Amino acid sequence: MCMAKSIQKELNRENLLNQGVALFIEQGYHGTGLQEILDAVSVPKGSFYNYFGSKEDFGAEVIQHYIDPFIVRLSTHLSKADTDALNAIRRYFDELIVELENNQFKGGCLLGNLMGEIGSTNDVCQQSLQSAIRRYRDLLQSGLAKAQQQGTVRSDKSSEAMADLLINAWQGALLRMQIEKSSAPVKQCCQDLLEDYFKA
Amino acid sequence: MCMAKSIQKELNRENLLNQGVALFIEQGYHGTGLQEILDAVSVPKGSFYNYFGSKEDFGAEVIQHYIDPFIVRLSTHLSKADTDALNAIRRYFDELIVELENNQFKGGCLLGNLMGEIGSTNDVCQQSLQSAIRRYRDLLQSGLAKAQQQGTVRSDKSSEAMADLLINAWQGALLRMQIEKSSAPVKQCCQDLLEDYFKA
DNA sequence: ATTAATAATATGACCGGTCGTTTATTTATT
DNA sequence: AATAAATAAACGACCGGTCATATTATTAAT
Repeated sequence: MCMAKSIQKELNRENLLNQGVALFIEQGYHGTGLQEILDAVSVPKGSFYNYFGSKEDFGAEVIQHYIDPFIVRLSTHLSKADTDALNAIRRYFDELIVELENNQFKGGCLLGNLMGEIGSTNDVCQQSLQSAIRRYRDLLQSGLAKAQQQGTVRSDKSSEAMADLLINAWQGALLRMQIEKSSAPVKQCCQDLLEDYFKA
Repeated sequence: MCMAKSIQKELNRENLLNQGVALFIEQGYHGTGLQEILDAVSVPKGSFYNYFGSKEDFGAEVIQHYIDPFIVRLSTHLSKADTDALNAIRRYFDELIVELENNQFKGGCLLGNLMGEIGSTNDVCQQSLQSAIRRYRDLLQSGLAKAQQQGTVRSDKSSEAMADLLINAWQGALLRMQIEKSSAPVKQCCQDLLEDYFKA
């Protein structure tokens, strides 16, 4: 039984994190109660603290759990041999836009939403947000640097500055998308930067 | 006495809105209780609903109350006769950056924070955010159009698209500012767009 | 001008519900 | 039998919102 139990425990943890991602994105950190998360994955309330130290700690883990797949996906696109780096970045964002449309523009990006809601007040989550953003930004920057070497992206601007601008404009566009219930802002964002400003 | 009373009432309303702006910026919508706002301006709990229909309605008014001064300020800069429109926009954002630094990067922009937190879930506030953003965007767009006529900003891109990009990148940079506790992101944002991408 | 009756407003106590967290007890493992 | 893990119940605090009462303003009658 001990084997099956510890597998179940890991499964519960994973379910809690997944549900935390989904609910925090749509309803925010303070707008989502632990009860709601626990109910959704059928874990008793008293058990929560067997998995996580506090809601704060849980939030910090949810943030990392959220960004991981994005890093994997962008990384995968960049390491594909059949296209250049700029095209990989283009395709990555195009994929995201399709998913946002399928989601009917609800929620946007967990990092952006939480940076605004608790970025200034919750130290634990702030640290987690900082590291998540940095990991993501560094990867995007390396992709842009590769594109510079390939000659598809201008080289008179640093890849760091362009990565930051792309991330920031993308985040802002996601916010606009939520209140305008349209993918126009995110599409325009990619168009302006990837098809014009960054072009060599 | 009737005169003094109604003046006091307007004053209370104004104080509540001001305090709402301050607390919603720093702690978010769900992170701020009505009690906290009421205590700060010494208005009894029961009186809140003499001023506003609900927390939702209050939030929607806070949003408009927040953006108004920004519109006035940008408008003032743009109508100054001593400089061109691009310079007016530059100076406007430079002023904002100074204030953000004085605030030690806490809070950022109420519109950005609330779009992420409740933009998808609270219809009343979503409407208010939509109109606030539009008012602000239209003004910025008219400023950029003026700069195009003056020949300081490129004309092969529409002023609408540039206004959106500037607002979105600025919002994203404000989010980054909050977690990195630095004005570097917002400075870089203005530098990249106003001093390079938008240049004629 | 003063008073009495009426309407409007202001407010503190309180509502049911939910928050994140703790703890005493039960259940399972060694 | 001893130890560890899981959990239901309960904790105090706070949430947004309501309501009976108290206070104040307005009107009408004297």
